[in-house]
Amino acid sequence: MNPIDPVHRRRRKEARPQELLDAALELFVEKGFAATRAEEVAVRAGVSKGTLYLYYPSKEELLKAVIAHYLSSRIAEGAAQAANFSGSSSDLLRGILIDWWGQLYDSPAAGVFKLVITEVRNFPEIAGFYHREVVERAHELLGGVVRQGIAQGEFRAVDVDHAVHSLVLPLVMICLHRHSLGACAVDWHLDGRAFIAQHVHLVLDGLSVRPTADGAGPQTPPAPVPPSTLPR
Amino acid sequence: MNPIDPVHRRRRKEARPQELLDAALELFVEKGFAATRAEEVAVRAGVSKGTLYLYYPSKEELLKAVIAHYLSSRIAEGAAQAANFSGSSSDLLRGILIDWWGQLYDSPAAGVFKLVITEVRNFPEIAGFYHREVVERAHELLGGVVRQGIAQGEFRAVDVDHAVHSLVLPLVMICLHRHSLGACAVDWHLDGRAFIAQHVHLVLDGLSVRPTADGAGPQTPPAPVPPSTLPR
Amino acid sequence: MNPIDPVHRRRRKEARPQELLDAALELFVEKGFAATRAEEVAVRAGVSKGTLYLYYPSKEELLKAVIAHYLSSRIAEGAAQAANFSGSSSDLLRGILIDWWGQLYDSPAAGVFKLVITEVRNFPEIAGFYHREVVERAHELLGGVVRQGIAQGEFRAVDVDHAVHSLVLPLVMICLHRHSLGACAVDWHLDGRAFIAQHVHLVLDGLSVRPTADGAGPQTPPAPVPPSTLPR
Amino acid sequence: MNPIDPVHRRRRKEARPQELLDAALELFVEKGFAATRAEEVAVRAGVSKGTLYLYYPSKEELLKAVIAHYLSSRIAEGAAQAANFSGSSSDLLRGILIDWWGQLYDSPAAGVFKLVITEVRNFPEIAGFYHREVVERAHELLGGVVRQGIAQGEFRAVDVDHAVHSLVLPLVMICLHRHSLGACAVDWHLDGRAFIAQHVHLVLDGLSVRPTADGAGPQTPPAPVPPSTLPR
DNA sequence: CATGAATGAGACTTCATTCAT
DNA sequence: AATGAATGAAGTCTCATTCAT
Repeated sequence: MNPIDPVHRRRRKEARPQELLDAALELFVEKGFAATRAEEVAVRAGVSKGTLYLYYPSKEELLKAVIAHYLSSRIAEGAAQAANFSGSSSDLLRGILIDWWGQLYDSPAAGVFKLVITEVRNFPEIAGFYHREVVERAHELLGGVVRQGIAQGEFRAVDVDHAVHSLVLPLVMICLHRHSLGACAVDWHLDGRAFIAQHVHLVLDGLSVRPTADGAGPQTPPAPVPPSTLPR
Repeated sequence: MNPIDPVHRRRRKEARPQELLDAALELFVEKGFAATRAEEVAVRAGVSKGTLYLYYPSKEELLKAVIAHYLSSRIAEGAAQAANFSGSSSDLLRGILIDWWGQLYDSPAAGVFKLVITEVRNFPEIAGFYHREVVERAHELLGGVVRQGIAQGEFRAVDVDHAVHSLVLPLVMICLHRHSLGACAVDWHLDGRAFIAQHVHLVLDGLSVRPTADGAGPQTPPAPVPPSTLPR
Repeated sequence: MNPIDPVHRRRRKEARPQELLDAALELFVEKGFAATRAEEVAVRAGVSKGTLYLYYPSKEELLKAVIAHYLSSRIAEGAAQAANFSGSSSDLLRGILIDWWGQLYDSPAAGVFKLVITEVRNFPEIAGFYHREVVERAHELLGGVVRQGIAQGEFRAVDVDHAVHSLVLPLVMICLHRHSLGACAVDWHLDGRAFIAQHVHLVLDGLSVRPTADGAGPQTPPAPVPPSTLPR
Repeated sequence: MNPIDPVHRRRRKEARPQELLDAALELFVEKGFAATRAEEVAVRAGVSKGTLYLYYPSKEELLKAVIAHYLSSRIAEGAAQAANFSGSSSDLLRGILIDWWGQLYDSPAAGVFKLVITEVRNFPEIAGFYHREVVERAHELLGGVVRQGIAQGEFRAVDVDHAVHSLVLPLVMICLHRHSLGACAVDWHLDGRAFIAQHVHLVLDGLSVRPTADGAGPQTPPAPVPPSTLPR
């Protein structure tokens, strides 16, 4: 913190961009891009206003870097996880969505959804980037798994696009919630991970060829999700 | 526009607040609160900067008025519609969610969701207001119908809160989408009303005691929703 | 007060200019010219903003009218009082300064001094007007009396200008005080009339040929001034 | 002025607050607080609008800083001067009032009196500050000297508060005058220092036990004050 | 005459960005 | 590389003045 501590300065030099991105993400998600001052970002990253501009030429470029960075890194992780996975399509989807998305939900990167939703109309480049890098890639990844499941007789022959959206949209919503209303001191909160699990199970059950042989409907959450923790 | 147009001055007097709210809603949803200039709102409402401040004491108060106005009016309509309805719980929910929410989705008021998500952390009052006036009231209304459906043997004995969220969250998401990515010129669009219909049918099917006698699973979209129009 | 009361409107029509001047004086003295809004003046006078402009073409003209009105009327009264007076020069000065200035001190017109002091540099016309109408006329009036007193052997042959200033400046100061610090809630106050009396007696004593036969110096306050009420 | 003048930027860093205070004092005294634009102050201090706000958070805080600064520094000087003084009470008072007040009168700080008179009702804090820091301290200082003079048989047993006011009020008035009417191009001017000297001698003469043995009254100005330079 | 809705110039203040150190 | 003083464009809000009713 000491501004004239040479060790501090040197030691963190390579970490600066990441620290700035972290600080910017937090603040942009919390207050919005326009309402966040460049100096706030710098201070939260532990540097001075001028230093921010050594790394990013403008506040707007910082925003784009934030979005690009957090989306890309997460997408890459997801793809890697998917590539390494073996098992049924159900298991794969469960793995990807519950594990990977669960981690995403708990990580600061979840805020990027809010950022994109919020700023996409002010910065059209973001729309293209997000669509190309996230929407399409994620859709291809998940759509491929669903398609495979159908081909292998594991899932019913539903519309693949529908299925993907039914799986994914509520998960996005839950991320948004965490960083908007969910971050406010309202006496009501939503257990996101429980909801994710319950939701994915529900939809996968519905997709599967045999809506559970034991007669239980697809709505039965297969697991110990405490009901009262779910969103009201 | 003409400053010496007599008709303009007086005839619009009572309409001013509504015109300003409309203009403000559009712009706040499109660009965000902080990135919208007060004068833009005034100009879009067809008045001068000063006139805006005749009706709302500050930009922030205008924001709160926008949220309060559009939420309250929509909630009131929903409650009225629910009160006048007769039929099974399924029909009632379908009525409320497909008709009422469908209208909401197509109306500018749908943008309020984006506004709340976006601004709630900067204006804590909004959190309380939204939670009290919207979340709780809507939840009570829908929860009551679901509970009644269970009591009358129409629905399975699921967790009421879960059911309500499964019904509602994706609908909120679709409204958000319309005013963020959906408003951008990406080559890809989402037919919101079709999604609403399909989603509600899906969940209601899942809730119903007999998941359709003909053997089709609850996931079967009940109708001719053109697959390719759904979000990818 | 009722804006549609015809009696009220008619009855006060001729009184309007005076009411507006009264209101303007109060507010200009209290808050200063620049910090007083035209509408405040109108409201305090019981009329609407537009009406003010029916009587005075601008805020600045209103200021000049206020100063001209209150100064002129007071000067006229003073001159009249002086003209009607008979007695020694001492009695005449005592009469003018203690009676007339005492009344001035207690009247709202005393505020004009603050107004002139405050605004004279922003409105050079006021300087000329004040100097011509007030400084010169008052100086002539009082200087004449002093000169007469000297001619008649009542006063010592002092410098007339000095004498007039020694008499008058502290009285102006006391008027200023009443409308600035004296109007604030400080636990300390100054009995203006007592000070006026003591001050005039002191100076007249000093001016008179025989500084009191009993050997007491001219500084002896002539009597019933309660010491502790004087300014600290 | 030159934005790329390196000397300008750093060399003046510590001088900025003082330069801003000087500029603000001049302008506030000349035009009044409300009629002075923040940018005018900045420009007169040789900086830009934004720089003003680097040093003072608002125009109002700048006003308070101006008053506090000039009053405090003068009061401190006065107290120091008094402490170092030796001689009779008369000499001490003459020293303080003629020397110190004479300097004050000729310095920009004299304008603070106008500022306080003018703005005290709009900013109640100023009333308390001025009363506490100036009125009370000055009164204690001067009152102490007078009281000592009485105790040592130098002065007659007059009311101490009266005496102090008789000494001081006209001096304040003369400072006010210099920055209001006296600054206008009226063909008439007042030699303030001469007036101060004459006034102080007059009152001290009056206070002294022996009103001059030679029979001349205390009104005789002991010195060569040119009569025609006094205020008319 | 009186009203008060409307206007828009202008004031205060903020903040992204620059650049000498 | 890092700092932070300085800038000035731009945004929020005020208010003197106008004018249709």
